[in-house]
Amino acid sequence: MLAVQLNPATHPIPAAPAASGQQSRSQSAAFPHYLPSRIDHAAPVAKGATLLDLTRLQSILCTTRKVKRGSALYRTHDPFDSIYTVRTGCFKTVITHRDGKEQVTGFQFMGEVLGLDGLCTERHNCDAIALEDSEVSVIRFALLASLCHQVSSIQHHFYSVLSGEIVRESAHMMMLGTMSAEQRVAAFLLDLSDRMKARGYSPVDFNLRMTREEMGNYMGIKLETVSRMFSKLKKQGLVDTHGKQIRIVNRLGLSRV
Amino acid sequence: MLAVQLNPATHPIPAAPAASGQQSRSQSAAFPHYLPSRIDHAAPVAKGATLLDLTRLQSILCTTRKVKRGSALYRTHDPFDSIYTVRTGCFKTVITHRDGKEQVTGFQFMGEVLGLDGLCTERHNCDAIALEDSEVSVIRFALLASLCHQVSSIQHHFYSVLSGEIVRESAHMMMLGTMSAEQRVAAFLLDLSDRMKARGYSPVDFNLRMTREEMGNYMGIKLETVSRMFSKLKKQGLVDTHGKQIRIVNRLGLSRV
DNA sequence: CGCCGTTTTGAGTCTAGTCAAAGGTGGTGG
DNA sequence: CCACCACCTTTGACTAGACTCAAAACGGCG
Repeated sequence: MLAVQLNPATHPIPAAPAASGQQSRSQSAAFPHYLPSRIDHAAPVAKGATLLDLTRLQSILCTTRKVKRGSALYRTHDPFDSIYTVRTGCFKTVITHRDGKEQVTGFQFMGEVLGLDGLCTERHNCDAIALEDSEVSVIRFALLASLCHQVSSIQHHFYSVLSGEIVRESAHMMMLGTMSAEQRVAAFLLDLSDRMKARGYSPVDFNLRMTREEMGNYMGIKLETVSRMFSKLKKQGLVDTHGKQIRIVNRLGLSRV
Repeated sequence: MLAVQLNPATHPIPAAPAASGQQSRSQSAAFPHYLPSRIDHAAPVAKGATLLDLTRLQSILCTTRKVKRGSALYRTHDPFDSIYTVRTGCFKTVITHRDGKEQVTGFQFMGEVLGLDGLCTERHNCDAIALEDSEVSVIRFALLASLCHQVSSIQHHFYSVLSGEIVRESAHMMMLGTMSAEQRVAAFLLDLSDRMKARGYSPVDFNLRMTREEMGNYMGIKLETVSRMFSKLKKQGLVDTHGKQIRIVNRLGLSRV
């Protein structure tokens, strides 16, 4: 399989989770295999990439950056010059209204992309905050753009990543616009489960990295309501929760809430 | 100013609204001037485009398509091969959940882009429905992609359009996630007003092309609530409404709701 | 062990939803 | 050109679901 292997000495690859094997579907050579895109149904765009192309890719992924829990990878209005993929840890993206109200627009886990919001104004349009001590690959946009120009498979993959972000946000709007609190929480857990599975973790047992308040903000409900809905789903035997530890007991039932 | 002039005989340009003059800010040569992008703060990316480049652009914009009120420009799962810009009329985009619930994710007016959701899966991810008899420019994606490859200013503009869509959806999530019904309606009207202004129409007087139900669905509230909030804003002297006819009486007051 | 931030649960309130009915509007066909 | 019909909009009365405020329980960390 075509996959970029960075030098493990200078770029230690995060320990692969035990249960692996099903994570090759969503990958292309446009991004390293341990940084899968969240677009699981992405078209196979990497067919044309050659080893030479991939060598170039390494050169733009050469820097990493650590971000401490609670601090920002970037903030609204920061000049845009790079996008990022999460290597370890996880992030939330938050936009802030004039009046101070905040909206969590997404959570990003290992392999997911951050910073695409900055492309259109040359400045970032949200804050990206680490939910735990994290590390990202820094991809300078100018370099990525020139690589895209040279390698059409990477170009297409990048279009795909941008479009995928649009589609994902649409799904989030569906949640915010049409679902009851119980449905939102169920849909949220199922989405997390899918994403855990996509990166080789158990889709049944996982633990949350965000607080009830952050989840609630993301889902457009209050933290107390999140807690109540967890209790309700527990009572119905659909999930099992222990604080931030989640076990999905009845996946089908959850999807029917 | 650099602007593509299609042959008016074969490509009649929609009658320009009376009040014009302030709409050049958001334009670049990447799209014709009468098809302004919705990214008002777009960086000036067209500097490098030459007349020769622009001739190529004409060639990909050569087809138009008419869509009757109520019918679809494309539907979910249709194969993706083109994006569209609205020449006349307007559209809504709708995503449909398994259980049949629908969410209006946006309204598109003259000059705005449709179809970017299809890039990531090679199939469209929403329905685009004409709210009135409309006409679009059809831009075959393969051609646009090759043009982007040849002209870096167009490439950058296209990135910008994609990213702008992401940012716009974030703002919509903010509305859905954090605002009261009254605030949603006020924000909706202000957004429409800005967009009317950006295409040279009066930002104060305009008429809506969508029903209360479509507005409500977009804003995540019920049609009766939309109506009540219109009445409330009217009573406060902030707007004046007559069915679909809207007049913004106190813009500042509206923005403070 | 004790503290602080987080989570859970309860009671009461309020916003927006639901159901229902009347009033408008615009489009079509006679 | 007018009348009718279908659809859209407004308003009211009542209800339900989520929010607010409050307090207690839990959990992790120094």
